[in-house]
Amino acid sequence: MKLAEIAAPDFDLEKTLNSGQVFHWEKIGAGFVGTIGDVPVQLEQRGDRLITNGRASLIRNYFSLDHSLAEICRSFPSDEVMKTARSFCRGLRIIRQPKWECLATFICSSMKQVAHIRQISRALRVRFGELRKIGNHDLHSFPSARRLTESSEKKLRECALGYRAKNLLATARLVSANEADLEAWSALSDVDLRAKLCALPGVGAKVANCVMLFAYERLRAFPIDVWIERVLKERYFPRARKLNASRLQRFTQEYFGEHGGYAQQYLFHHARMTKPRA
DNA sequence: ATACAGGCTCGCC
DNA sequence: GGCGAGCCTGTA
Repeated sequence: MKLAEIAAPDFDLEKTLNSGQVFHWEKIGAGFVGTIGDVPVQLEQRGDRLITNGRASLIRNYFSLDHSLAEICRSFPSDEVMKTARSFCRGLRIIRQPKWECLATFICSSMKQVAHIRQISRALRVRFGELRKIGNHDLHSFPSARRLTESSEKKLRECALGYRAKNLLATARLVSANEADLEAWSALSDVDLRAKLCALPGVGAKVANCVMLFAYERLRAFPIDVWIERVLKERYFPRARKLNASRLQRFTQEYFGEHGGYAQQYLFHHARMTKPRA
């Protein structure tokens, strides 16, 4: 296999892959293997270079190596919480995931810990995806929406999806029938895109914001999960009485600004890494 | 063991 | 139009 080097300054591969935005990369030796779309890829970071079998353009695009982290970080509010998270997360990038794969994975993520989301993602890939070898290592692409429509709720439940199986199947049908045209939705405004996503079975505000951020490059989108909610309440509203979801959401949009999604990811990753659950 | 997870939906008020 | 309960299942 032919390997090449790609310059990747201001990038931390491991942080990026372990920050809860993507769930299928496996650590092998000093590097990682996984698929980008249908392409099997191996990656190893050495300083500010990536050693990979993948095409440079594919890798650069997937990992958003064109994002200017310096500029993004400059746009963050300069409070203490944010500063700490920012220095902790140096090199962490929001990646550009395939839309269907991202949407399907986050439909499966509700009420699940990261370890379990990884397990579900893997079960779906192994059972319904296509085999892609890298060396002697088996990888599996994420199954297309059409492929899942040929499945059944029962088979999906065998992948440990529980009640999420019905939602995933229903959304797969809409996408497969082109009633939900994920690619065409790229042209929509944030507000319209969010509305379209939220109309899909199994998609609410949190999942919609994740998909907007991780697959549509809407860097303003600010998903609020239990971790982030805890951080916001403890650090920004220590004495608030009633603080409902919509008020909190409104605050994040105004306060964190045009790269709020990055700010969210940094706050989230920092919180998870420094305060593992007892 | 048993509470609880990176939520969504529906029924209730 | 806000609030609470139920939903599946593995993990800590």
